Amino acid sequence: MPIRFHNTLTRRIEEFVPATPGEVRMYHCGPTVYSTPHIGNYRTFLLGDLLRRFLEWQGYKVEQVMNLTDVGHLLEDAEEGEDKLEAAARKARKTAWEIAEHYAQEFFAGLEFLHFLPAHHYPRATTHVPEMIAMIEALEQRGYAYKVASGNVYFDISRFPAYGRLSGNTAEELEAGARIEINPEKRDPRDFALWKIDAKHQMQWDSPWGRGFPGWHIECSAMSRKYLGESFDLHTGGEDNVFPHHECEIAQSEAASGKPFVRYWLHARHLLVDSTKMSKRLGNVHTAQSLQSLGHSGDALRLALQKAHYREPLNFTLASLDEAERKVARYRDTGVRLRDAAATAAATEAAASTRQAVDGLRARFAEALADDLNVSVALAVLDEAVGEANRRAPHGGDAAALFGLLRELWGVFGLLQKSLESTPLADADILALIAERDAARKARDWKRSDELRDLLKQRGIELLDGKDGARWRRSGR
RNA sequence: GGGGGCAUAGCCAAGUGGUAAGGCAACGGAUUGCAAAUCCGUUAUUCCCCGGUUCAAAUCCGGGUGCCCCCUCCA
Repeated sequence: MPIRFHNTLTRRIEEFVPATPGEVRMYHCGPTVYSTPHIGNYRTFLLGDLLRRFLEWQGYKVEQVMNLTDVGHLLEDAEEGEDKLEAAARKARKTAWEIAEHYAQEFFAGLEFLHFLPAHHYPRATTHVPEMIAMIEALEQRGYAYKVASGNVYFDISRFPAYGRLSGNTAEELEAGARIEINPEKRDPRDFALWKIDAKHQMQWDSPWGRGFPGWHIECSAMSRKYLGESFDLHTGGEDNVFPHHECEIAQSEAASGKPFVRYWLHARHLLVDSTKMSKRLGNVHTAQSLQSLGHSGDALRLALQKAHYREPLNFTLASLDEAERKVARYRDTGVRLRDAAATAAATEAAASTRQAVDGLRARFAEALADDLNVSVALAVLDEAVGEANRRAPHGGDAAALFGLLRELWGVFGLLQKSLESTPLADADILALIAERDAARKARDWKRSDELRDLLKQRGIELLDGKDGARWRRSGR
């Protein structure tokens, strides 16, 4: 089955063909660790996770890298000001290094909460300065870099005519915009910094151009080359990264290696919250931690952040998260029901009609995602599969087949990866209360039965009455 | 000011020329001691507005309105 992705480089949906058959190497622009990542960041990162899960499900061996930007970069093109990392450090009365470490840990906690598959590498800029220096030296040797009196080193755009290919920002268009402040030490306003000298900057390294720090763009070029090679298959990031960040990465990497850099560029649309962009002023900035402390589950947040196509606007609201919460609960209930129905009945082979239904659903789900990750259609197929499972109320082999399918499809979305592994064990006293209520119901003592149901509810246990006594689940999240 | 994208029911959202998927919510029904869960059914003559092309348009073209992204740190 051909897989197709929208490639920002060509602005077209193209068939995805990795350089090495069966293997995919991909790089994701990760967080700048100067504040707690918000759910918009995670939406973008989830694009990478979905790609990973989908491609692996399709049988590819995937090598995945996500960087952490832990060098501040506000000074990119300005001569004054303070970068965000250092500003955060000053506020917190900590060093930039401490700030970076703190927020890196928060970032990883968010990944865990959202059940990300760990990337194979999470390289940090501060531990790859030698690689960056080596790349800048290569650029210098090839005549793509120049040093000015201040000690700063810039990339020479005039030597790289393809600059602008990714973003469509041609020289003429950038000039028409006329919002680029002229930095007199640059030969061309579009030239960008490779190495900066600034005595005030906390993070400093020795280099052939003096003690200073690397430009923002060079880190991704240097680190992707180290872990994935000079050319690789997929590179993702937020839509804001298209220009200038990725444009500059292409220029540096291709100028340094003389080879094509990335085959397919995928960019995620920014998340909206309450129909507008997130801002501290509006108080609509949500983080994984803030939603977790409201009692929400990682599964529901994942679903809420993945339910729209990655290139379409997605509006996040707390109501949409509640909806996702109910949906996940439905999935979980169906999953537990199937699992138990498969386990309790004698092992049998699934009926032909079940196998046919399972294969058909799986194929349609795969086709949807192969079509540039059409998650809306894929989730519709998933809901159909859940409905099918509930309708058939299967046992034995049929239940096992449907359970296997659902686990597979949920797995591609990263849903219910942990909560189905083990039935949450109830404390003995809770089991006793449930047994007591079952006895009360049998005796038609509805008053006592309802009392016990309320009592259990207070303790977070929801009962699902059935013919053979009550099933139960942890309520809510 | 320049460039790019989006606009489909109360809400979310598929669908890029052939006569509107799916989900949530709501309502009706089955089931239930009552609920919950589950199942069945109902809910857009219409796709932001105006004009055009076509036998045929949510889908193509022109104009307008609104929102988002980039051009400046940003997922």
